[in-house]
Amino acid sequence: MNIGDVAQRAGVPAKTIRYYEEIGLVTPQRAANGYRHFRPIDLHKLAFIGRARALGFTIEDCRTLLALYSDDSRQSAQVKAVAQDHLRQIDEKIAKLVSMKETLSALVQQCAGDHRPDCPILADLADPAPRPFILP
Amino acid sequence: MNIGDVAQRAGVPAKTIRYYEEIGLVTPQRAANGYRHFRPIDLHKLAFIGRARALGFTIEDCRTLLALYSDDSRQSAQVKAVAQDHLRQIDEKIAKLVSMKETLSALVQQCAGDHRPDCPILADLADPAPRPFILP
DNA sequence: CTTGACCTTCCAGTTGCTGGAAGCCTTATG
DNA sequence: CATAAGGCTTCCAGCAACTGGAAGGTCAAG
Repeated sequence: MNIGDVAQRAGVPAKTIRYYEEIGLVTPQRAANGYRHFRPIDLHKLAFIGRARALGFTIEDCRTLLALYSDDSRQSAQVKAVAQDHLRQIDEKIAKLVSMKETLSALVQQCAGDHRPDCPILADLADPAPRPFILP
Repeated sequence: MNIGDVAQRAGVPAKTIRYYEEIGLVTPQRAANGYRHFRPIDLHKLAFIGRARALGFTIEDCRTLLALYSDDSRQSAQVKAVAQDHLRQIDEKIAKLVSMKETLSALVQQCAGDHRPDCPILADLADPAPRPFILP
């Protein structure tokens, strides 16, 4: 298979696949004409990476996961550790975003959004109101 | 004030302030010795930027917000529009992360996390189970 | 006078692609 | 058989928003 086919089937852009080869994530063979030649196993690997990326794993995580996948002597605890670590980072990101959202939507609600210049959003950025005290 | 002071008071790293100058976000004066000289207004601006960044606004958003802030003929609707747009993007990010989190935590729960190699996380990445049908 | 804390500039690297240019290769059509 | 369209190749540049580090000037204290 050529790169276009694989891209379509794995759901990963051709450009991205070339990049993955560049960083050594995949190593397709080459045809006589210089085209990359992908075997089914390469397609499988790319689909694996695509799904891992869709779950937010970093490229380095993907490398680790692929290594574990092809390691017969792996322990599922190793995989779980990677996933749990990632899960923790997702939670952190969500918490941060939710906190932003709360602050921002409170400000947006207070803003008249009309033709007048007075704006609590700008006022808060310029000189923030003390945040309500939140117990830990 | 020198950059160290401003950095401390505005809560923005000195390195970042230099970067902000480079991209024209702030324009401190210069002392005879070549040191950047920050006036109170510069500090205020940096604190403004710092808070906007903490709310997740992009640098370009910051530029826009600063322009609106110093525009007497602004309409609060303009500010509100920027904020609402940003809020929408935050919501999108949260939704994406929550979706990842759901999938991933389901997998993590199914993983024994012991010394054996069998792992539903890897199994799913290699060959995903059909996702449960979710009504819109 | 020296030491140490600041400050300066410049360069490079981060993450994960993405776009574009210039130029082969292949296949279908006139 | 010529050509045009589409696919493939490489290489270079750029995005966002910093961050780290090297090499060197400046300043205040002891």
